[in-house]
Amino acid sequence: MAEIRIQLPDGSTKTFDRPVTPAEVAASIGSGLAKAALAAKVNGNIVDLTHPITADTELEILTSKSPEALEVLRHSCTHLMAQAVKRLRRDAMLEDGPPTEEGFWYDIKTDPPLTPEDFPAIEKEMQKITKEALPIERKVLTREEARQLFEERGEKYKLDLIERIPEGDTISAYRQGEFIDLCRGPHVPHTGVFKAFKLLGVAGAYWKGDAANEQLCRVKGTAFPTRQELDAYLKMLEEAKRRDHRRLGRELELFMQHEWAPGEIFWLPKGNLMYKLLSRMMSDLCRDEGYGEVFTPLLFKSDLFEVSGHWEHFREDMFLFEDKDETRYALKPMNCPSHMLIFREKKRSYRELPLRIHDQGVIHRNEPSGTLSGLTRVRQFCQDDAHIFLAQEQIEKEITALIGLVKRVYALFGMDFAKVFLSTRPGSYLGEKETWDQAEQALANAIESNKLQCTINEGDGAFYGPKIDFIVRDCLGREWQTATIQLDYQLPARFGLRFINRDNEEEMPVVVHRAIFGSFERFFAILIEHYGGNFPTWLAPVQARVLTISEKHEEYANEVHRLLQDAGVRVDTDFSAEKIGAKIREGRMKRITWLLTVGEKEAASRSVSVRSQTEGDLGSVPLDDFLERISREKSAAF
RNA sequence: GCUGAUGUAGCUCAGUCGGUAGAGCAGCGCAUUCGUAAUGCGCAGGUCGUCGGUUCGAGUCCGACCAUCAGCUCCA
Repeated sequence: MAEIRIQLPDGSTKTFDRPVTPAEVAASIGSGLAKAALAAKVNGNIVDLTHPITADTELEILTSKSPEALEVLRHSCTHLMAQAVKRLRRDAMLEDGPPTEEGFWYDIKTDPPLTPEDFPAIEKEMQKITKEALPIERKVLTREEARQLFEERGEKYKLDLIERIPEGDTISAYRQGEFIDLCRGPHVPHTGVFKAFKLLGVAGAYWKGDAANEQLCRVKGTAFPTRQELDAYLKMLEEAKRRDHRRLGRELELFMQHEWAPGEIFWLPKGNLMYKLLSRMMSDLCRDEGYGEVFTPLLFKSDLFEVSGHWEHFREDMFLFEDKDETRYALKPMNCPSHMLIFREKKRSYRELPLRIHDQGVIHRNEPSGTLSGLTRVRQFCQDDAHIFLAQEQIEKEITALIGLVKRVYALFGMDFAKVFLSTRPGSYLGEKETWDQAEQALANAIESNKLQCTINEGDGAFYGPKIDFIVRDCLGREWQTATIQLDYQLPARFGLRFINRDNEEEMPVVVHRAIFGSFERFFAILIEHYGGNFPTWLAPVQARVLTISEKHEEYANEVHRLLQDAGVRVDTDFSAEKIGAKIREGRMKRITWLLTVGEKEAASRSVSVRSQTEGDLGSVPLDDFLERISREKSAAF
């Protein structure tokens, strides 16, 4: 028999004179590794430790340190949970249970549905199974065997899954003790490897994701290699809850909502001030980048949307009205149709291109009631929306500059891009294949020249054009989809847009839809949670507060207040009869950026005792020095 | 929109078996004039989400509706 050569990640090679498994290879390297091993990577594929190796391969033993193993661990943990549920609920039928980025879930049919009150019992049973350290074994089945097995076990959802496995694919099942699950795998070697898991919630989920089907019980949980990592994750969840923009929005009096205006926001003075700052900042930025800002109607006759295609595709999501004479009107759900009319208003020359139109107009979308949530999903909002009209050959240069702009804006808020997606031509599309290819290449080049890591979502583009989506990561590591850049060949065609090119011929422009913040409302929510309410000085609604030790110091405190106000600082005072500790506490809880205590010492030395929301107590600082610092910081963004 | 849960003072929440509603914080008043996360005392504050039903009697039981929350579907 020929030798099997196994190449390891460190470049070394091991040879065996017989077929081996990754577990055996790990054991031959060291008992520590053998014990830590959870799965293996063979020629780039993640497999079980019992996967037979019969030919020369590259092999990497995966321990809990690798992200791939974490996914395997969580996938196995979902089985662990399912086994526990089946022990406790005899009627439980399993549907599907994959790992996710944060943990795992399993869709289970059981009556009555599981509730969080069931969690302690389930977790206890999971612990018990962990102690049993049941070996996890893979078995390859024929379709008929699989059918028979799950038929016997009464798993009707599994039978449906079996039918949906494409012809020719391997069908496998995993067994641990009495529990058997249809599964592709791979899995950890035995149930004793779980050290840290927790069930986090339960929710309804439609069978096969179709609202017409019955609902299953989706039990969500998470698992980590160590207790410490789980605790850190749970702590992050707690922190996220503390930073929830709905809670901070109320506590800091930024905005409110009312049941008589579901999905709409009342911006209170402090929140409105911040909203206007963001809006003005974006207006200024766009002006500097060559955009003209417009303000366009909110209410249109339905004719506009019949031309744009919204009437046909999105009428359900629009607010519609009928005038006395039965003319149909709709509140605009997007700004682009208005901008098409602006472009078409006069004869356009290639010399005007790229023609950039910026619009922060109010738009309305009649979102389903169950989807509304705080500032992140609303029915009335504004976007930092813009449309750029350009010639096909101008795409790359324009998009390159645009991506640079997006990067600059997010850097200002200390946010990085977690992911960038380029979505390409879908199955059914509008326009010519060659035009699409060119456009996609132009977008890819633009991403390349901005040195961004990008994932290609093949076929995920809109039917009207390819797009780039940006996912940012906030300081808690959570990801948000924000900026988007979309090419559109559809609207220019529908509106019959033309410009006169260099050869004095009519040519159709391409339209770029782009938003950097996305919606101001949603971006505001992200900012609140990113900063946890501790906004940078330039954005904070109240930048400073002057606190007195006693009423003896009010005169000097008033002078400090006036000087700050004259310097353009948003400042207020707390001259109440409370003790200084109480005033500090109040200021801290209201997230006032700078708390300035003045008493005997300060009045005598023309200084202020400075407490920064983010840096803590900085002690006494000469008044002029503080004025200089805050004057610098209050305009950092502009 | 669908499933489930929730809705009691400005906020966070208690309210048992159906018998006229309670705390802490916030607010207001008085006293205190104090050195970096809560000074003390007092007062006031309620259509128990809305509408209807059962009952001698409903915050409590039943129904419908509204809103919110967790998901699902959706997010042009």
